[in-house]
Amino acid sequence: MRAVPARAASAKDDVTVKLIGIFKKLIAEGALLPGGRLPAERELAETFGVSRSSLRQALKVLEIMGVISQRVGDGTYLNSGAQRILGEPMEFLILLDGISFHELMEARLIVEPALAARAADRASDEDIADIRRELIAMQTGDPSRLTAHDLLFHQAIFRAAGNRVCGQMFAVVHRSLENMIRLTSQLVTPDHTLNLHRRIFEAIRKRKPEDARRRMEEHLLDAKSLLVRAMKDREQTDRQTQIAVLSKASRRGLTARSGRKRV
Amino acid sequence: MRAVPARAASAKDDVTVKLIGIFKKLIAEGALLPGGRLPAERELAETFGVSRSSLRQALKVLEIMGVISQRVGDGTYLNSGAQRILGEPMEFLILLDGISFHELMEARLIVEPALAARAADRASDEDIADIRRELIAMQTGDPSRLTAHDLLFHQAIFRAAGNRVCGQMFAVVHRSLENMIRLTSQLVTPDHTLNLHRRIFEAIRKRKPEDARRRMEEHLLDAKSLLVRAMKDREQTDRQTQIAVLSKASRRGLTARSGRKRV
DNA sequence: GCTTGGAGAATGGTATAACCAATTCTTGCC
DNA sequence: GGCAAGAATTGGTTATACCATTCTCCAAGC
Repeated sequence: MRAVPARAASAKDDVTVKLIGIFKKLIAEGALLPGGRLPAERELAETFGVSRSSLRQALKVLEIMGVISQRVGDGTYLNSGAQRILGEPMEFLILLDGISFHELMEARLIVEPALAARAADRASDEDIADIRRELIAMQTGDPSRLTAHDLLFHQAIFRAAGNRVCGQMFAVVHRSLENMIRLTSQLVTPDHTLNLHRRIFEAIRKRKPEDARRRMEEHLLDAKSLLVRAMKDREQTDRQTQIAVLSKASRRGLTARSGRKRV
Repeated sequence: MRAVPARAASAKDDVTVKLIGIFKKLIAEGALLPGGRLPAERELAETFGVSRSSLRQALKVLEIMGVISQRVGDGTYLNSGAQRILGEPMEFLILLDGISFHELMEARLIVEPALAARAADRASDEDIADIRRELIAMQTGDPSRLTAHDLLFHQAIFRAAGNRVCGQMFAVVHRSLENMIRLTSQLVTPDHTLNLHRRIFEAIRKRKPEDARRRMEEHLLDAKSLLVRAMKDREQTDRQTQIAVLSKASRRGLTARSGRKRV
């Protein structure tokens, strides 16, 4: 056996990781400003002393996360806001941890009442106008966009609560639940949901935090039970097996029971 | 002018995005099981009809997000749990949106009292034992690991609240705040924090949700004001400018005021 | 002077080939 | 049976070439 290298191999030397770290530092230091344009890939690669392929791996990670945007023939730009930065990761989190819609609704039940109370405490007049706007849109707008406005109503409350961290997080949770929530709208009249929303809104408008918390809790508990009923109705979900080309590979090596497992 | 291609160019045709979508489907369908081993890169590339470089871009994204792990000479494996899946994205979110420690503490203030109340409602005996363990570790353990156990105490409460979504999210928030929280421990005696923790624990143990909520709020408000004091004390943070090689590039083209801006 | 083409440059997207280092598997010797 | 050397496999990295899109810029035409 050859002599074991002395250096600890625990810390990964991955070039991609290093590059991402560099970009992180650049952003933190303000060398890279939102909306700003990065040098060309070929130039960046030379600057960092890596190949273009390696650099592209790092850039791709940043693009998928929503940190940058790349356009052919144009260039690479640092995104101003982090709109959908938690989107992809959250979807994989749901997949990998096998998180059910039930648990997602639970998360809403934990957080959103608290956010509603917060909103009642410190919503500006403008915030309240925003919330009212979504309420009215649900009432008079296109019925097909009812679920969309439902969620926008909730997100307006998040903004009123004045915390972008929570806002970002639950915008993602909402998106993951959107399709399921749409199912529930067939079980009740639009007025049903609307009334519950109105009660939340009134509590916020009247600056009654504890009321807002209770109303929100009430609304989400109702939505949750509706969701359970809706899911029971359709029992089996439609399994898509579009990628036929992969069935072979999956039988061979894609499952857990393949050889060469880690000891 | 040449004839404009008829196909809408709005939907991105990015191969990497497609590949990630494929992997997502494979995981969703169960063709890929946690802990399972994926085929070799060269084989996957051939299966999907893409180059190895393109495939590697997709795999790298998944690896950074924590979905898979790659080991040289061994292979690529699907991770069982999504431990740190929101870590990187959250850090970029904080950077890009310019989220301050203040806002992070606000987020904790919104969510953690609600989680504490939840924990008081439904913690198992085992959960309570876990929380107690962290409390004792703070009391008798290594003083240098006091902050670590402080945060572990909070995360034990998250687990007791029984929601992995919230748990994942705020484990990340905690990590982002860890260094700053450590600063505050110099301003008070260990007993100070310990007592506040004990009161939260007792409320949970005695199954008093509203008490737990209040105690947690009390603790976080205290921590927040300590944090403000600590920050005032050191005023200027040490700016690290490690990547000297980049200062040139940043002066040239990395800032927002470069040419070729989007119209 | 202003608009309008069009050529050429720049840029991101992809594919191919080659080599390296780490790990695992296989083989054959003792 | 155990073990060590070599072969095969696998991810990590680099280099190069080509494509399609977009932008820049200058000259021709009005």
